[in-house]
Amino acid sequence: MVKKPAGSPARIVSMSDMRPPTMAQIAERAGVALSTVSYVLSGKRTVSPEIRERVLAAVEELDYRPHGPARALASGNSHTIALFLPSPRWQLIPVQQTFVAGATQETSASDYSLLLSTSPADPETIARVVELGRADGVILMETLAHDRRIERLKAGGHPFTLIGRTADTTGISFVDVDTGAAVEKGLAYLAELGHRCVALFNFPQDQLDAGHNAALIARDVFEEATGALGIRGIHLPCSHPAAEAFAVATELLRTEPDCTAAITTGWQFTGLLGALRAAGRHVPDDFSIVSVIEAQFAEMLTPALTGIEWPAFEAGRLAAEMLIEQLTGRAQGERQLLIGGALVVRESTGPVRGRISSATT
Amino acid sequence: MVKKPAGSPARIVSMSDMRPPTMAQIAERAGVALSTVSYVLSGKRTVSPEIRERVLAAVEELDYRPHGPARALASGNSHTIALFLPSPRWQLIPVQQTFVAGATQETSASDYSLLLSTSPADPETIARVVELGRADGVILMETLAHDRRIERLKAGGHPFTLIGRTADTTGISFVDVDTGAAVEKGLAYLAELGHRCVALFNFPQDQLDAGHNAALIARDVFEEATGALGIRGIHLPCSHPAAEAFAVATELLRTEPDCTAAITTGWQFTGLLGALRAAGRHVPDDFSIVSVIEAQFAEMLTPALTGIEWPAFEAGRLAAEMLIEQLTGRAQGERQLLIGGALVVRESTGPVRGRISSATT
DNA sequence: ATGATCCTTCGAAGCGCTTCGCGAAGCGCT
DNA sequence: AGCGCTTCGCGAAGCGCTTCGAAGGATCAT
Repeated sequence: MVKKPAGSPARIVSMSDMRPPTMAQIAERAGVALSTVSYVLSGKRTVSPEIRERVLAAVEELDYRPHGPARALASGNSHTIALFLPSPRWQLIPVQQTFVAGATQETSASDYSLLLSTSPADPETIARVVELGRADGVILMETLAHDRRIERLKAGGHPFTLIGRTADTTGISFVDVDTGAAVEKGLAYLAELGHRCVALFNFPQDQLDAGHNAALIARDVFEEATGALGIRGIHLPCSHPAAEAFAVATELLRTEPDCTAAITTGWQFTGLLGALRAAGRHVPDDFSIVSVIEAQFAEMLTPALTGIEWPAFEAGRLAAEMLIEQLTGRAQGERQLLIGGALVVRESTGPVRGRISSATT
Repeated sequence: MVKKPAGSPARIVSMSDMRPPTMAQIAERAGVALSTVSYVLSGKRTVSPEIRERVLAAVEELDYRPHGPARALASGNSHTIALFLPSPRWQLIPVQQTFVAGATQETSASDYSLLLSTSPADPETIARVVELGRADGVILMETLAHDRRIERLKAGGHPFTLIGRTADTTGISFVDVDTGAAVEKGLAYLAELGHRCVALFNFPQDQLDAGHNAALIARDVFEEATGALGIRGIHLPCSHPAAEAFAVATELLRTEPDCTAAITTGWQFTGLLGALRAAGRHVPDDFSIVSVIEAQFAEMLTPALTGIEWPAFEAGRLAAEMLIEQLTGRAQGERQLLIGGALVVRESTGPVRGRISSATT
């Protein structure tokens, strides 16, 4: 496919065969050996200033760029990092898309490439991406408390960073929001406003079952903190799409009329807002909502959501940065980052009134 | 970096050197020549059933997977497509992130890889990605009416698809929403509701200046259609972030009190909604809004936005699908898709009342 | 002077895969 | 039996780059 037999008819497509210069051409033009060019470019051996100049001049004139796959084959590193996205249904969660944006930005800025795949649950397949030379390291999302993918990557000696974190983070680099502290903070705030019964719209049940660590932490901290604050906590695993959240929320409002506030770990607030409206309950007068959400979206809504900041773009950017630092050897040891988590009060929370005032009226 | 000198001390990292099997190992195990294995795997020459079975068995037993870069180097195709995202500020536009999600899904499903980069404006750099073997084809976004990147790709004979489209689409494959028809449809609907003065929050001025085709089409169709319908049209280039849209909208409400409706080409509605609220104007009673937007977000807002459907996930998916079809030779000639564009009436539009009723009262 | 030492540069051997062309069989036909 | 024909596996030559070992000079100390 590469070589065009001499004398074959010229292709219709015009300059398709204008192939970019190779190192051999640079070498020839500069009048040096192929390997010398390589050493000038990589800096792995010293080259005399004079020759160095000649080579660089040739590189400049021919506008030479190294051939990616060839370099990867010979050297064993692809100058590429892989990012595995959650399975197809992820299209529903904007925050995960924003990670990608951040990671892309940082990757391009560092002169690396970003390879994107939907995530095979299979640890072997993920490790193979590195072992087969497609990437030098990987970024994983939807981290489980005990994640087999991570064990496999460690066993293979492959660099990686996480968005999220495992239960035991020894020697692991990750960037995450401190979900536990965030839930605690949100609850304390709601309790202070006078709420005595709060629901947690947590990640869906299948993620809890799978061991999704953020979900587990949210649940455990929620149960502990409600206990400590002496308020009633209702734990509701619930997926993000509005339809399911609407159903779950409607049921909640029906069976728990005294519940006056909710914390959502993700986009369940869309369904919740719908259910509240349908039930004639006003936010924040009759019901308060705290969400883990990006500021951008929180501010867009009416009412603007009180939220626990989750800077997804920055998270993606940092994950890529940390991984690249590992790859280039610039960073030794692990680097663990907890970002965001600040509680920003907007319009969706307020003092309890709901049941009380309507009962009083 | 690849070879470990014999006798060097074992590395601490446990099984880092357990390298995956190569084709040579398959050949040896199956007792055939290297090239035979290659032909079995690629199917480019017929191999007798018996040998074929032996090879496949060896592949199975050793769990062989081809080495990406090696294959790319030898064959000239990387089995990868590249997607160029708009410059860094793109983090603000969810719709573009959703493209990526769609493209990723389709790419993975078709056993291709997706390479993501922030977009260098430079056509040469983009073409180089293909010429240097990093990708077999590219997907471009933010298409200009006269796009030098496309001319360069065509000249090089490189496959590509667009999200968006150029002025002259001869021989070009793309997926886009029919912005013109959409704006026309939205205007006609607003006119029917009785609005006599409508603003268009178009893409920002710099994109118009750059020749961003969607922006040009929106502007031209808007001016033509307002003329045809006999209504007043106010064309407002405006970027997406809430702050700018808020300022532009506030100015509009102040200077054009008779303007009772607006169409937005993107997320300018966030600032617009804020400005309306600040001015004490109610949607839809005092002001109607039609937005080009994904259903998911339109439904999230209060009031839910009447919108022109822009199925971004599907657009990204289709762009990838079309490109891969080109690459595998399954599709000949161009394929041009206009998707979405349906007007979905939700809660942000209604008959004119605003000025009239307040004047009457 | 002269061997030891250093500094530069070169040649060649791969990395794992694709693909071309050849030759050895196997086939039907005259 | 002899002919051309097809069928099918093999060997070898790359793809463009990295990297090792060694050759050739220049430099130094003796």
